[in-house]
Amino acid sequence: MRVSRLMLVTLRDDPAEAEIPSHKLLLRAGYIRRVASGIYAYLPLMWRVLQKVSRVVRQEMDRAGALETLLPQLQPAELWQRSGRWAGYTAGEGIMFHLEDRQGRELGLGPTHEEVITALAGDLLRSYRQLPVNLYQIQSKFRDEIRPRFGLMRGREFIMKDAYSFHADEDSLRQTYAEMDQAYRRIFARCGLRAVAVEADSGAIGGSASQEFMVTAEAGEDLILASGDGRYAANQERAVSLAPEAVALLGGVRAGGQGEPLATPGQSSIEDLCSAHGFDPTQTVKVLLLLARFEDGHQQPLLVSLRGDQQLNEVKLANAVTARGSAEHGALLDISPLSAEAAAKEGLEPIPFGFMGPQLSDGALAAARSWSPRFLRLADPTATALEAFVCGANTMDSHLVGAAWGSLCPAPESVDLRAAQPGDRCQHDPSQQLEASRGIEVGHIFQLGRKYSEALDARFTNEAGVEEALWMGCYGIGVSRLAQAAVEQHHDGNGICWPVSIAPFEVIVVVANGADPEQSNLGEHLYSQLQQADVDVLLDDRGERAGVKFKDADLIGIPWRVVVGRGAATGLVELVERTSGDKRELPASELLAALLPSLESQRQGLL
RNA sequence: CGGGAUGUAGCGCAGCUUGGUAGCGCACUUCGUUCGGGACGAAGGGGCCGCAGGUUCGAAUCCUGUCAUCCCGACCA
Repeated sequence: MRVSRLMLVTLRDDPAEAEIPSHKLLLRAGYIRRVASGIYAYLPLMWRVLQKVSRVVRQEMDRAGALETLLPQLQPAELWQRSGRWAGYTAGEGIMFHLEDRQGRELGLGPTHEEVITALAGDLLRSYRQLPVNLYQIQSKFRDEIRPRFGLMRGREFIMKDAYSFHADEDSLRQTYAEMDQAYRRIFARCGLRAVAVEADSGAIGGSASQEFMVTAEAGEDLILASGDGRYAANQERAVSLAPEAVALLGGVRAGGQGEPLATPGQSSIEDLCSAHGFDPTQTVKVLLLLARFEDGHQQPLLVSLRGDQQLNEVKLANAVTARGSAEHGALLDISPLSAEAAAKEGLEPIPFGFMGPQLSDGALAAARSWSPRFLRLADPTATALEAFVCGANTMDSHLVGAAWGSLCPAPESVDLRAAQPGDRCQHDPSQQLEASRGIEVGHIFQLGRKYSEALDARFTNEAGVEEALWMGCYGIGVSRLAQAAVEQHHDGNGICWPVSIAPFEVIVVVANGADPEQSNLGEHLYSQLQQADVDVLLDDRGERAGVKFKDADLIGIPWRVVVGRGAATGLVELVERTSGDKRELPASELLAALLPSLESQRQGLL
């Protein structure tokens, strides 16, 4: 391809709308243009990158025995109603774009394809003899993100590879899951990305085991907690750890476990309370009031007890609440802090915020108009493990010292609800500490189990002649996100440094002075020679000054640059590697011999 | 949705406080000189000043409303 014909428009200034390096560079270098918030046009250079990423993905999926397919993006609501996800994905903070057709039928624009594929599998897969099967597709997905961000990182329309596997039993699922794990590692390595696998929450997709693949980068939106020994890594949403030991409360249990009242005027935070009375935060129990909303309209007040020094992990809480409420009330729509205003609106007596204790009785909800009249009470094990603690007295400006579970109130159900923190000791080896780093989630694999197959009645006949639900796995890669993540990981002050395997072009031939026939002839010659050698080559034949062409070549990030300049008269050209900046001059006749071996190995990425 | 900010030429910005009909740099067009790291000179083209109301003789500027975009939180490949 000739640069003069490439519709290349590069910008000298960073567009104001971009924040992180990869987003700025993709805009500046003419790879993408924003069409609306979270919606981007992939310009020709970008499309080449995406095609290359897709090719790697295809090769590795095919190699793992998966079948490429293409499913509709426009999907009937009925399918999503059967899986129970329609309300959760469209109401509340739902992320599915949805619409009505002219007959008034409801449709959704696919944010993911479990429903469609499972319905198809139920139709087509009748016997264990057909299993296992793994189907994948690469196409645009639509999600009405609450806040699109960072260019392609979090768009409302983006390209994703999604795969779904079907199995006769759990062992087969585990095997494919492990194969996908390996395929994913190869895909990211081949794309030249340093990626780490971490334990993950299964989120809205559901299912049991799940693992995310994170491209490590400062701009990453996810916090990864990993042990120094490399044996444990998890998304903070999911991470577990050992909390610091609690400091024993001086005086222990008092008043038979009822606790002695202590005047604590205005001391509504753990910090104020502890500094005023010399308590350690680990000696306290703090109580959070929240309200969970369910699909069927059920509103469930939550009373969550945590040890004073700990933070709530909202993902863990949502999972716990779902496990306890969804069977009866449908999908959990959201959980929000229960505010004094909301309580007043509901007609409740004033709640002593800042001075609440776990013994707050359901009587506080007695006047509730639309809420459930009983709290769902949960506590983190670090709280329930305390022998004697300080907590709110449920009256303003007063706490109880030396309270104990059992006497004060029954210990609530104990569930892991605390957020693991950097510096925490690891569960697998207390001598190890969790370290934090940031990552961009580019892939996620799930063992779904039978959640969707049961909901959509996708059954097969097993070896014993009995019908049962299919076992399922699903496996996603954000193709467009991956491409931008690669820029985030590979750039410098001059622009992008694409890994060869996903670069839009591998080599750019820059004719320094196009007006010099010797230079332009040699440039043309090398260009066609490289084309014949199956190299993805770009010829900068523009009438620009050399400096402009060099700047553009660096900015758009072509891995190799061949400069045809003054040396052309004596048959010499310069070969420059983008990433290292290494230059060497060599006879044009030796260019291919010098370049092709490096190129060949670099096409393998980090394999 | 809550909190913060910004909308002026394709991109980056000034002008707004103190109303008088729009400017700078880059990019674009033409000519000349230059020609290996975003050249220089000259001459040009391009703007419902986000949109709608209002105040005023007169609004980019003041007021009201609205829309859009970006940043911080809830969502995820």
